[in-house]
Amino acid sequence: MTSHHAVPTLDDVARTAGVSPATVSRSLNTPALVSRETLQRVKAAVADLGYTPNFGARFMAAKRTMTIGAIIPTMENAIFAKGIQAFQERLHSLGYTLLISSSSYDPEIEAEQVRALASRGADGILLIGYWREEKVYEFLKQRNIPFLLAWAFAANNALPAIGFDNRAAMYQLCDKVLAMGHRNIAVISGTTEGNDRAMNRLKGITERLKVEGFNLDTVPIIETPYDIDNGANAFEELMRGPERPSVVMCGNDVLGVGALQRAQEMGLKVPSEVSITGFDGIELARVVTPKLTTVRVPHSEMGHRAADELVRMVESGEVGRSQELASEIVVEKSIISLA
Amino acid sequence: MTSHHAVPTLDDVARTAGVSPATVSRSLNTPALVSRETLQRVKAAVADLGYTPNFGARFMAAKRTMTIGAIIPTMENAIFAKGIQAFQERLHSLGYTLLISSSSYDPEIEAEQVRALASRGADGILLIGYWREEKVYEFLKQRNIPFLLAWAFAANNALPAIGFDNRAAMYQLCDKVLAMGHRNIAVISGTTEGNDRAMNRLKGITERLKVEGFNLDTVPIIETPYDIDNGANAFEELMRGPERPSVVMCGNDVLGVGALQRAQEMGLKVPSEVSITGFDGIELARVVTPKLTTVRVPHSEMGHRAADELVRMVESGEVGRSQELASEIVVEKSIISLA
DNA sequence: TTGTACGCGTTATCAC
DNA sequence: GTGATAACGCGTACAA
Repeated sequence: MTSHHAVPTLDDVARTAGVSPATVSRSLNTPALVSRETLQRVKAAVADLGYTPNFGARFMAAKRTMTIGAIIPTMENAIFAKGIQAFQERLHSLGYTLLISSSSYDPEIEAEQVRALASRGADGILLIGYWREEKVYEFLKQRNIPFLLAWAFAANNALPAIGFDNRAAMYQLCDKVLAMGHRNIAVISGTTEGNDRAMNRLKGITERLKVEGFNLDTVPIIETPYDIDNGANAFEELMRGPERPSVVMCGNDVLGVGALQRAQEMGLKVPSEVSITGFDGIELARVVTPKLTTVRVPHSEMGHRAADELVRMVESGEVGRSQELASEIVVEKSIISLA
Repeated sequence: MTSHHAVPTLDDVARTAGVSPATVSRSLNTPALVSRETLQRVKAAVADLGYTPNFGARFMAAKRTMTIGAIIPTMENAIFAKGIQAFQERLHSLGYTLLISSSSYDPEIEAEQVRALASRGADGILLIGYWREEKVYEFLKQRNIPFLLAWAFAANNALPAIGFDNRAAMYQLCDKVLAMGHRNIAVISGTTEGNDRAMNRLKGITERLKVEGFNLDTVPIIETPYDIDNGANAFEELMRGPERPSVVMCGNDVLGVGALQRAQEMGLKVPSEVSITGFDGIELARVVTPKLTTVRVPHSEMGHRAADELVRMVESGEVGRSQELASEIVVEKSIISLA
């Protein structure tokens, strides 16, 4: 006995309010153009019937949905959580609804989801980082859908982005590590394929080491997906290598925390026997013992600014303006000075 | 010079493929009814034009979107991350797109987002826990939108839910704590207002203590939103109280980790001077030192099952079947036995 | 197996 | 300030 309470439409509202559909539409979208009295009647009818606009129809007629889409690589670790939460909150206060999906770091899925969001009428889309197949960008441009990149910033790239310079930040951290006297450096990087953030962080290290005169072939580097256990396993592998590093630099805090954990399991003292660094400055890095030396990224700030800018692009039709945010080296007890 | 490459429509595809729009539609939705040869031509045209179906139009014509919505209280901490990731992955393999939004634990925002998802044609909706205004449930039922609750399970509630019994799980953990000889117990609970999970976890403790003959008025209980710093502050407040607890039971791992952190900052040894417990079994609980004693919840399992069940509801039109999942007490070094 | 024609719910243009 | 009416792009009877 499925009672099919029909979904109330704008026409139903018009009927019960005793006005035309057009007036209902105006009451909802441009209330200023409607008399106070009719507005009241319409509102009452809307509440009475529990009417909700059909966005499919609205999208077809008006080409706007007040919806912003975001595609993030993963929800599984907290890397993007804080920034996206801030993004969402700001969008909400601007009257937009955020719809999120996650791609599991799979470019195919990401491309699919871009089309899914476009099909559903997203007024604008937030993407993470620069690297993706050119066809995705072409699609977005052809569809005239404003998009903004976040979590990365490259001065030489024209695409609108709000983020930080992953390479430069890691370069500075490496600088610090060298200044503290470390010369035996190993690296656990996130998977660089298809991930410009991971690639640039790795580059930050290798470029700095090259400047220092290192032979990069002798620097142990392990690449592995961002995951605590992967960080742990990579760390163990590095420590079993021919020459023990004095410091293990990790591509992010998740890997760093994994390394730290395995160090403790192996009975290695951090930092006296081995130092460990991370990247991102998420909570995880603060709650472990010792706290992880890392690069703190202004996640909330980035989320807020991205929301403001993307909405500006959507509403003005103007091209996006990139913004570079500063990151900050945070030295904690997970590293020791050998100098 | 905004070049308005028009968005290709089904009619365009039909034209370039030299067939009727109906045939294109069939090629996309029921390819079995189309000859191999025309199918080829249509596919070529689709690829050629970069055609993407307009979901607004599809929704209007067919009342289905292959979209599932989920509303979670927050993305900011990792409580829901693993489960939602699993939910998303399973949905993807079932051919559905997941759209997520977060309510910041605000019932008004949640209600708004339910309507937003409904307006956008979500075929089904996942919600967290039982408690929300009745009007939300009425809306969902009136609209005939299948919905499923997760992260909670109550045998006496008819609403379809896939989750675990928060009260019973915490009751058991409290059991364990008592068995280990603790009699001086303090509690840091999440905000219980509007949150049945938090309320039931707290209940699990108080009910068990009552059975043990405790006078509940003498049990220190602090309620605070889930946040590491809140956990830390509440812990400090409890330890400055008249009678120092031998154990602080926390409403989730986030609070527990905060408590642990503050304990270390205060120079209190865990567990020799004070024991701490959490709830959820997220990564956070595993990476701190000592590891947090907690209740491990089968997040991924829950996500997978929720996806399967919700899709079943959507596709069959049948009523949802609830499933209770088992949780597991995990005793780690953050608690000491006084017995 | 394929094509024709209608309707889905909304906004926008044009009258009034 | 308000009311007709024509799109918008698609799925699906129905007809061929």
